[in-house]
Amino acid sequence: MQADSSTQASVLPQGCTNFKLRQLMRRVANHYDAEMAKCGLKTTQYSLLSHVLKLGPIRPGDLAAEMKMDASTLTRNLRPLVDAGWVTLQAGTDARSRLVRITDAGRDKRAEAQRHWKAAQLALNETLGVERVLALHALVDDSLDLLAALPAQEAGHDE
Amino acid sequence: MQADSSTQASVLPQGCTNFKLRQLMRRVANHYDAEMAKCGLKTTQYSLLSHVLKLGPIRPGDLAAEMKMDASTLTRNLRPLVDAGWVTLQAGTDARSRLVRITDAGRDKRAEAQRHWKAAQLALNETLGVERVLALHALVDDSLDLLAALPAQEAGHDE
DNA sequence: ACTTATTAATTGCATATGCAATTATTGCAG
DNA sequence: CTGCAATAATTGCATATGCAATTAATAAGT
Repeated sequence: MQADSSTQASVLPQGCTNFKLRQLMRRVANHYDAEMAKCGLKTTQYSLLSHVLKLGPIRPGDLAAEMKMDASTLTRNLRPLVDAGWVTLQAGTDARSRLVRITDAGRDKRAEAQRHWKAAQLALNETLGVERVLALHALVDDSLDLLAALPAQEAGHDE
Repeated sequence: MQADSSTQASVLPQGCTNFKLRQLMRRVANHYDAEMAKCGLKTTQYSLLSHVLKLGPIRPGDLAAEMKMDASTLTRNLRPLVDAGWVTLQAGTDARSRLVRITDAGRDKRAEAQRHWKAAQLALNETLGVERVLALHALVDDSLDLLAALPAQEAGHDE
């Protein structure tokens, strides 16, 4: 059923979606990071390591696309993991490409970190309630799908 | 191989809430930033400027608390705005305190930026659908409230 | 083959983020 | 008054983020 215009007008979103998401992201990141710090990893690094494990060996550009982040961000985020010996950057088929691959030490570290991640996730489920977390995941996933449909949001300046 | 993925596995959250939120935050920030760039502001700067307008004159620490960010982050994020002449940092009642205040130029800039913000917000409402945006806002607000209830997430888990 | 366009990764620049340590100041106890 | 704790803001350090420009190499076009 469609909401009529009068109903819709009284329920327009208040506040900035971007700001709200940023606030929640900060709080949630703090929550995870407090737990992950016990094994010396940022949660972002755990995510990256996990994706390399799951998708690797993979080219940096493809990994960035999978994780929906800029390629230059990925390049830099990989550095600490490479320095720690958890992943390697080897030559790809192509002389301009590379292949990101997890090392044995990386697998071990990831397994250790996964326990902390799980503790953080379960604590979050507890705090927010499983249903709220499920609803949030669904909304985030749906929103990402809808935003992906846009080619390049505002790109269109020809002069 | 799938021993028993039955029972309640289907209603447990899959994936990492932190990673999902981060992905969405990036995409949404890109969307707003593409529009805000037309007036030379990052969306984060618009949020900050808006909060200074609404809450100022205010002490940096109090502003950071209101915006739920670290005080040191606030200090640094203010710098570009101060340099641009949109806000001032004046002495507070206390010699160790300061007061953040918006300038006339800041008001003008904020008014200009608000138009771009609104365009971005409306475009997002359109892309995601107003109901989805409303649901997302409600979920974010509720989650923030629940997370605020925790004094210091992992600070005392030896109960 | 030579030129040009395209692709892949990276670097330069600016900002965002937070913890730990620091500086400066105020408040309090002795 | 003196010394110590508490408070407010900031700086040091490390990471996260993306756009624009750059470097390098391959592909495409003539």
